[in-house]
Amino acid sequence: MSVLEDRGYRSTAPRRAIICTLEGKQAGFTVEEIGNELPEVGRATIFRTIKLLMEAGVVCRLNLLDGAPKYSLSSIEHHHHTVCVRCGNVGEFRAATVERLLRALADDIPGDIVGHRVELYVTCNDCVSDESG
Amino acid sequence: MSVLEDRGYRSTAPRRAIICTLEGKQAGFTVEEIGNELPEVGRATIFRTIKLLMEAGVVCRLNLLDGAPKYSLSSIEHHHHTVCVRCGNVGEFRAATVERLLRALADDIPGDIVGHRVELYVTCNDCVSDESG
DNA sequence: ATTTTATTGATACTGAGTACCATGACATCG
DNA sequence: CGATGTCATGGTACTCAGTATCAATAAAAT
Repeated sequence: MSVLEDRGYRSTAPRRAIICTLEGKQAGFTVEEIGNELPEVGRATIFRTIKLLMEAGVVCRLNLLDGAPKYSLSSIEHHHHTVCVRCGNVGEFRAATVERLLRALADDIPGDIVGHRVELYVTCNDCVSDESG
Repeated sequence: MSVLEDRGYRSTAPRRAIICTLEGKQAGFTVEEIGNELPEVGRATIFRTIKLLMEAGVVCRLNLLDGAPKYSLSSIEHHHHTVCVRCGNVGEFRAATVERLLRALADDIPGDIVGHRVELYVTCNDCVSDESG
């Protein structure tokens, strides 16, 4: 909640409401969802605030295979996502192995690696059970 | 060019034109680009054909950090992308290490991994020279 | 050649996100 | 505490990617 002050942004009612709503959310929420829960806040403001939070590194967008953009809180500092291809549920994971791998890869890639994104498409445990049950 | 027959789609003039144009393209083209080169083909048809080719595994979409969706020919069977954060140029690479890593990761991830996507954000050699030159 | 069926393209639409701009809220300085 | 400059709001109109619709048309099958 201190993101605003930390970055010199004004602490306004709409922004506080959005951040508060976000804090109670699972990874993989949509902007529409936030809008529904905060009808008193304008659509533009929600987008603006999400963008602001992305720049602050608090929220990240994930691009799914088939459109429908979702967002996730970056509670874990640097992380990657799993997306269930059946139910669309989004999870987070962190693996030092990934980072090590990328360092190893650097030699084979022309240019300087400045960032990366790893997304895993999975069938989550719930959906696996549904299938076999 | 045999994608169409292979999958039971009709071989039509617009589709052939699109595929032909695609074949002369670097990774990272946009739909708009194709449209400009083929003004006689309707916008909807270009999107439809690109979609069809994605389903056939011939084309893949890449989601850049900041919007502007691009596409790339899957000349290499399974591969990943590098995107230059300066000039936007897109490259492809393939690394067995990535695949091995993911197999190793499978134990730590709940559910079944059915696919993955790895994107590297780089400063490409051209842009590195510009910077230091 | 004729009929069936897939495809086209024009247009209208959706959904995510942004630009614009007058109104209103925040912080600051007195 | 009140005036003031600046930043934020939200409504609306817009852009941009992609899709739905549908009458007209081209490909394939007969």
